[in-house]
Amino acid sequence: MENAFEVLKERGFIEQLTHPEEIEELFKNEKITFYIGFDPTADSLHVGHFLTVMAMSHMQRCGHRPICLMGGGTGMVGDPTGKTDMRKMMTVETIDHNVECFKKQLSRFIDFSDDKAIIVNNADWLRNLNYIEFLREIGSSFSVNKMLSADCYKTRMEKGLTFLEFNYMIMQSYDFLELNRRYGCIMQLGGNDQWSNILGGVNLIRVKESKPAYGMTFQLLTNSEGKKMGKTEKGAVWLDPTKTTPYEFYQYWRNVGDNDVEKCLRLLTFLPMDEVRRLGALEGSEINKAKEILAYELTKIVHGEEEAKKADAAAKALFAGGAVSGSIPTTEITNADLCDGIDILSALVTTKLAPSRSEARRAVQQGGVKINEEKITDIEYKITTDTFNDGIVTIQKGKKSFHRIKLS
RNA sequence: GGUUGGGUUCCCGAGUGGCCAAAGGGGGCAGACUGUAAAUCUGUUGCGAUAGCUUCGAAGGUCCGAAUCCUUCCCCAACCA
Repeated sequence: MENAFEVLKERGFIEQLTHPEEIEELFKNEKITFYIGFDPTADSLHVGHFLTVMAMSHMQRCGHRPICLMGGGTGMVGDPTGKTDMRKMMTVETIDHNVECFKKQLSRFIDFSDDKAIIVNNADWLRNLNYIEFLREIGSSFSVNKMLSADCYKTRMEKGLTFLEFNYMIMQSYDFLELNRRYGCIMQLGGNDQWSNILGGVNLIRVKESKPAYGMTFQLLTNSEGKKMGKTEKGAVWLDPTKTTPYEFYQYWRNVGDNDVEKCLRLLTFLPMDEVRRLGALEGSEINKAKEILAYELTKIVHGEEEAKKADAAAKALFAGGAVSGSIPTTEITNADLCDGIDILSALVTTKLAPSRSEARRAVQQGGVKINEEKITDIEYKITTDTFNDGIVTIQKGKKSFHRIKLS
């Protein structure tokens, strides 16, 4: 079995280690229990989470035992790291709902059978903490002076930080201690933005238990310009197919910048490194092949082989100008809806290609809309029965957004 | 609790009675060029078919007319306590 440390290192996951030599030694000799925390801030995981899930999966494949920690308790507080504003407080119901969604998604990527991985919720120990006891046992081990100098609070020192959020670091540190006591968890992994929070936990265990504990952080998924990836104008790229369709998901990766292809292949797929390097070295328009593979592989991991094939086929058909097939978004309408025809602006809005009639009009007037491959610049244009070919009309806005209307 | 400075459209930020749906930048969208890339250039960017309607923390008020003036309230930051 491969050495997880080597795998993660070669694929470029690792950013910081609390104890480099000790950790390297540890991975050579032992199978460990480690954890990654997920705060349930939404009802689906997104690409940022996925990166850490991949790391977790690599670790598991190498024989280590992951703990997925659901932040049902920490979510009540909210991590201020990297946030410029305090985030909205979530209700308990929302948090618990989100935790359930996370659990379902995680089981796609992590093998929970036979205790090979466990999933726990820190609500179990955080929500009923006794304030005074907690302060005396845990609070006494933290220095406010030190905490204030932590990087994660820096932006908030200018913009304001509530006491609620200030406690987040302590909550997370306490989680690690709790997991150490309950499950013998000795390492915490996380995105690099979690560094200070992780350090807090490592130190706490070392102080309270006089036992070794380690932390490791991963590179954040940023593009070559240093901006976070996995974000679109509509928000995050979600793993939930109803929030980001497999086709959209595929397209996101098909369109990554040239300079980011190799990084994405390394971090987000299981392709062997030889292959990754070969694909990453492609130049000019050749690199499109690498992007196709990236999009396909990643969609396959997240949505399954069938969806990946559909998305792939749809993309090729649309962009090669061939027959329309596959899984591009489709809206069904009935003959009755059609009766006098649908004007083009309504069509753009109902298919969500445009958010409002005003924007739809602009798009048409600027020559950005095609119906059945034909450019339409008349905002009065109507889709009628004659527009349909075999019961289907394809609307295109811009170069990359397609939608079909199907007559049923 | 006190003092000071603030809350403007997706974000940053100008605007201190009419010329303001609100400068400028970022971002977004569309077009050209391309490789479904990047960079660049052009157009566009509250809703609405026009009329018009809604927007400048909230609610009231003054005025022919308010993002701009007044009152109350809410929120934020810095300093003081």
